[in-house]
Amino acid sequence: MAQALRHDAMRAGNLAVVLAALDRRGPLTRAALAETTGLTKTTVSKLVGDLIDAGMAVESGTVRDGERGRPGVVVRLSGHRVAALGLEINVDYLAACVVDLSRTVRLLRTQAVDNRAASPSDVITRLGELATGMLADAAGLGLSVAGAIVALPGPVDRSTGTVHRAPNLGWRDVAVSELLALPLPVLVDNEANLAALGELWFGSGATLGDFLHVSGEIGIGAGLVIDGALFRGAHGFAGELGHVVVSPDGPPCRCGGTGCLERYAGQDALLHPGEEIADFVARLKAGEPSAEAACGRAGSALGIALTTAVNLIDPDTIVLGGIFAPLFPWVSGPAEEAMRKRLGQMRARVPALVVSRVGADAATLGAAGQVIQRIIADPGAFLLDPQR
Amino acid sequence: MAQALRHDAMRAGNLAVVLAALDRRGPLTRAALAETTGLTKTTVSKLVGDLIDAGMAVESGTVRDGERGRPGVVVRLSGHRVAALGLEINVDYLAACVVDLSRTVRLLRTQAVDNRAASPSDVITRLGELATGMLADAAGLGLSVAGAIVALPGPVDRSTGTVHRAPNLGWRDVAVSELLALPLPVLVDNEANLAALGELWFGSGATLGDFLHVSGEIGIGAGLVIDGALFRGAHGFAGELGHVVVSPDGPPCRCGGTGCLERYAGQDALLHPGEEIADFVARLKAGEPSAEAACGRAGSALGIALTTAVNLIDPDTIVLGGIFAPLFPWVSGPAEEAMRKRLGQMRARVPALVVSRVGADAATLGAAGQVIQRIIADPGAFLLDPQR
DNA sequence: CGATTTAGTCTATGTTGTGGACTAAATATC
DNA sequence: GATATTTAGTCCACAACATAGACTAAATCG
Repeated sequence: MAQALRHDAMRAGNLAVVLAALDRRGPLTRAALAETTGLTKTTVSKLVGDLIDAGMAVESGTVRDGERGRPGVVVRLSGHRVAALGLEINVDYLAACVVDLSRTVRLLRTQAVDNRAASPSDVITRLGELATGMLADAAGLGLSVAGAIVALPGPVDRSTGTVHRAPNLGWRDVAVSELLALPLPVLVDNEANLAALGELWFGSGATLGDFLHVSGEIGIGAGLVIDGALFRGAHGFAGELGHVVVSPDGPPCRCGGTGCLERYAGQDALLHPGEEIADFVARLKAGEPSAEAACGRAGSALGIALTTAVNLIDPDTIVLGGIFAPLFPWVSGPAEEAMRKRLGQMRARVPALVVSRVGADAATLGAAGQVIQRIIADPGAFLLDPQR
Repeated sequence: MAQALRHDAMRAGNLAVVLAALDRRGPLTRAALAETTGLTKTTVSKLVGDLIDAGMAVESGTVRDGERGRPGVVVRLSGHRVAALGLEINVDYLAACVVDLSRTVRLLRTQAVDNRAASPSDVITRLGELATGMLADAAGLGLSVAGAIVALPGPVDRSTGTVHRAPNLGWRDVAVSELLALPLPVLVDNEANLAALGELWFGSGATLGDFLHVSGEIGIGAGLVIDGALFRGAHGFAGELGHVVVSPDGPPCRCGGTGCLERYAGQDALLHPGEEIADFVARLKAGEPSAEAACGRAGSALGIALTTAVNLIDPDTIVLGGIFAPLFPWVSGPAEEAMRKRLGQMRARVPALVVSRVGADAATLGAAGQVIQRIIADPGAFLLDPQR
């Protein structure tokens, strides 16, 4: 049920409207803000004043609208004060980044570690050290970090900050937020979801609209962005593309089912045991038939799974990330063909397959971006508590 | 982007908050409304006064909260003035219903006609006559009908009121809203979507939360309700369960693909040509092996498709409607087994399969219910234009 | 019958956005 | 170069709305 609207909610809402306009429509004068938001110039001036006081917006330069008339003062999001911390725990690395309010990446650090060999608490301690270092550096830049989100490779309970299972790490029910114990609010989220958001804000998302982002690693996850927000399903477990049934009589999968996409297009199905993706790409570039055949099979299977995804959730575009980004030239053709064959007659337009532009840091960046998104959606909460 | 909040928006929003509380939390006193909404008693009294003046709420009876104290006057949604018209065009019938603001079905009329034999304009003219009769009867009951939605068996463009394709009717790009030309706002929507909403408001939806509603007919559609609202995807074509790939090497489907669910569990795959569902059920009840085998195959295929749907969109419950409602006893077992086998290891809880409680009128009722939903979500718009 | 409890209304008040007048700063025109 | 015109932004009186708390109303308990 919608919340009751009181005067403070009205003000907070309008603050968010102005900030969102600055975020999406780029730098604007007060007059242009009044025009796009529908508020009066008076109100916009007051709100912009508050945002500038809070360090969330700055004046910078002037422009004229028409041929003559007084030039307007350009107002833009300020990246000088407010920032967010993005963290990621994955199988073979830890990552952290600091992103400012204007979604500029200010700091980014990756640490190669084999996290399967360490206990959850050791891994989290190490991530805590990485995060603490980032916070110190951010403070040195004059940034005040409002919050953090940790990207985790498995289904999470966002309300408790716990990861249910992370099969590739061998984790079960680890209370990440709690164990991390940083001096700011820490949330958790699923890696595939955050990678989709990373693509939205740091990749080609701005020109994309609604899209499905496939983040293939050992498992294959997907994040669906509709109207600038993640679709999470009833329990937050939506987007398990890896276990979509490609062939009901196919080989058994570790999930208990048979013929899941993962068995055809997961990392383990493509690469030799222990092989790096770069080596596999090298084999492909050398034209090795067995590697090409594996990609063809993976692409077709992916096409079938994506056909099903399109029928069920109707994305506008499909972005291939994770290992599918370097493999795009070999995988996209068969996938697209399978989709066109199955969808061409029913739909005027088959969703385009495009390659991710963010790469390996998608989830880390998406995590920080999501914190920024929350601030922009409710700047009032931040204004009232400028402490953190 | 969120809308700018002005004083009138604040009032309209709070009106909606109060009305929604009356709709969901049942009849309440003004004091209880103030408690649940977070508004003050003064504000609630004013808003309730407006709603009563508009004929959207009524006082009825008194209750005491504790052991003593002045009894409160119970306020409830009024079904006496505001109502909505739901319409449906399907292959072999037309249907219309009038539902009042309290979501009580006041009128319901079905007309058996073979719409495949008639031209779109003839069908729509006939529906117009049915609707006009309903409007007259509604007026006789003192009801003022705020708007209508037409349920159509195919993908629609809701902004133009057009149905793109309705394969089973043989229609292409028919401007239904325009041709219908009723003296009230007419929108269109997809039958499967509206059937899901029908289940939400007129079936077991109240106890259900988030669910996927499967409406099997000749084609198989699905509507996903999350947080009380439909998930539509980027272009409004989400929920095409019928063309989810069950077996990539299966028999060809009219969509151009192969091994779609529709080929295993669609009406044409189960019933003899020309057979009625009732006759098929009779054969099942008589224990005819070929009928039972067909249901087994259909159930397994449905289970595979639903497994995929659960992996991608994560519903809490799955409601089987359309032809699957009468076939539930024969279909649900195999479907549930297939789902449990494939999902059991990954999820703590496999979504429950339940039978639809609404039946054939789900889409028609859902159409009217959706109009009511729009009124409750924005009563201000209705108050300003109490004419219609 | 008075004390207590709960419901609902009334009134003065505070917060917020509005509309139009006003000031500011530029170019165009004569 | 003076004046008109145009656009940006601020100021101020005002209107809309919700609020807080006093007040009235209507019930039960002792």
